[in-house]
Amino acid sequence: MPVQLLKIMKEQSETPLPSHLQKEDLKDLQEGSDHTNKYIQGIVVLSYPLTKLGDGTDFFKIVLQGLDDSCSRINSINILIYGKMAEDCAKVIRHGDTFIVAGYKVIKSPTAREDGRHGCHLEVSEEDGSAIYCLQFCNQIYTKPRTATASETAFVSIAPKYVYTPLNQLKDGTIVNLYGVVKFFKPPYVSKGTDYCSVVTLVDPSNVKLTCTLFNGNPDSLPKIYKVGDIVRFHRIKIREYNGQMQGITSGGFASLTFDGTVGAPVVPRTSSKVYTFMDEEHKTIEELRVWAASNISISGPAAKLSSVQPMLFFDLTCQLVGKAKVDGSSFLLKVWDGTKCPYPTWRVPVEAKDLEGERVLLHQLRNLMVDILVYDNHVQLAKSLKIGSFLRIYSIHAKQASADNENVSHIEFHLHGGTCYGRGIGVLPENNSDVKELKTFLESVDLADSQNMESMSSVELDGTFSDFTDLESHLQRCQQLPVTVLTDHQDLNNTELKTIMNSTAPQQYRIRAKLRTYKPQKLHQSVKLHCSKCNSLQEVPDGDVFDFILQRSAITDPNPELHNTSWYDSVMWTTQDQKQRKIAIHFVRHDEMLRQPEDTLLMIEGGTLKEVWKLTKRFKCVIPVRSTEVDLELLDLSAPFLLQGNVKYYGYGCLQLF
DNA sequence: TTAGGTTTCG
Repeated sequence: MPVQLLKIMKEQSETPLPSHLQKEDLKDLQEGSDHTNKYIQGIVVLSYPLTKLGDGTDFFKIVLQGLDDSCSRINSINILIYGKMAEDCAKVIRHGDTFIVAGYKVIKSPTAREDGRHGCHLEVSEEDGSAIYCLQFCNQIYTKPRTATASETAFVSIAPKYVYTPLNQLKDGTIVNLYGVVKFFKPPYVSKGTDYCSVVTLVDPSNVKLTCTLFNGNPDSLPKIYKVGDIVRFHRIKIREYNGQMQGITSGGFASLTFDGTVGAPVVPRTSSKVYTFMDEEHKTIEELRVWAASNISISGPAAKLSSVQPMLFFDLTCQLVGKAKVDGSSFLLKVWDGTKCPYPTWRVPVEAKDLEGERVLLHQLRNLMVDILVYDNHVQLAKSLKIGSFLRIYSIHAKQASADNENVSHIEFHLHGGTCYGRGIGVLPENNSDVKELKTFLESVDLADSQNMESMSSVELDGTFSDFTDLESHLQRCQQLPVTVLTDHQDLNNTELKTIMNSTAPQQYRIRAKLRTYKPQKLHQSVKLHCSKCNSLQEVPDGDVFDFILQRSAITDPNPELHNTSWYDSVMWTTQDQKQRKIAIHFVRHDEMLRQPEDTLLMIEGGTLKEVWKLTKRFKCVIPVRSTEVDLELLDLSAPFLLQGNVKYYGYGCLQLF
């Protein structure tokens, strides 16, 4: 039932319209101007019978007379209503009603000359997100309320009555309305097609996750999500199955509202929709989702202040843009500050002074608080368009530890790498955003004289504290010792006992909490296997003991002196002084018939132990373990490395069946 | 159409 009778008010003539709408006068109405958040009000003076267009669409036309100046010639206008709305309006609207419409298209009227009405007409439909409000005396309403008297007025909304589908009841091929809490998002970015794209993953109390891929030519029309935990309302999102899971995708008429997910924060929708319905019921839904999210979603993202940046990690930064500069075709520089000081020396990206945009005085004043962020590839286009002074949230900045060739001091570099993994991107925050308000207050409180005094402190850091790697290195070690009990993902899943999982059918998703008893591979090198491409068999990479055993087994055969000193290698052989009287031969391979320096020399060894082979790899470029046959030197068992170069071992595994 | 979450390697 799309028509809602919202309120019946005694002797009320004011219409309870959404507060963001502003009245537009007929005399100011023209094609091409911005009608977002505007409404037209008038009295219905004429209506035509409901008809069907050639394609079967319902069509209803009314004539509205403006209230502002009844003498004006252009004080009446044609309203063309299409589709379901036409049908609904035809049922409800009567002459003399006060009619309000928002979310309309303004089109040049082809009949203006004949009918003498406004030079434009309005087109209204559900697909365009239009809404109609109608104020009428109760005795005119086709469904007469039981308690109504002639002196009462009713406010009728001819907006669709929206039904919202829980995420666990979505079906392939449907177009639905839904609410969700943002669990993950990629801020709008330039896609490889013609549109901006934003990817949003939602969860709701049904504990089902939905990833939505949203496209629009105008990034402003995509949901204004600023952080995980925000709540969204999507209208007319298309559901499809992709890789065995439901997926949301924009369809014609897609519209969204976004709300701060904080319990107790004002319920103010963020949207660029021309008009939207948002009543008490929706208000309640937001409050309920906030409470659910507070105990079911982890919203502690990787947000950070520059003062708490951790080397080698990724973080989200809320900051103000102070300067920007082109660097090269694939990267662009942003100079930002958040009022705090990064405790490590940070890099400065060299740019030509003429390429640097920003207020020179401010750039100079903030030089000790500002950091350089280099953004790459797909982020360059958006970065170029940013306005100096705007407030940004830059998602997933990489705090990279590095040191330049000519310095022994380690510093931190900030990169926004290419791609959109992990929501990497740049979002512009509006001035009324609560985090921006807080940041502004903080920035105003920063004493720039103090920060300029930090110049001396900065050089102390460069010359002293961080002059060797010790402090930074030990800090890095601490960073790497993150406790394994921190689980930032899959908070929407409850823990399930292992025995329940063992008794369930696959595939399903679970989250477990369990004690680790054993794990494989026990050693890191076991995660790599030797593979025989002929028979596809796999074998462990031999560890030192196995290699030693292979060497010992090959040493049973003594080196064959007939194979020594050929045209391409010089040989030496000796016998060990121990009881085993082991014979060792080393063949130094010539290069251009010359022997080279040890560090450039390739040698082959027969009869050596593991320890001896290791020693030789330290001194010589390459070592090849071999053994003698009657006619030639040959490689050992191919599961052993055939070539050792420093710490690198080369394997040429072929399975034993080949021998 | 585009992307379809799961960090670059500059």
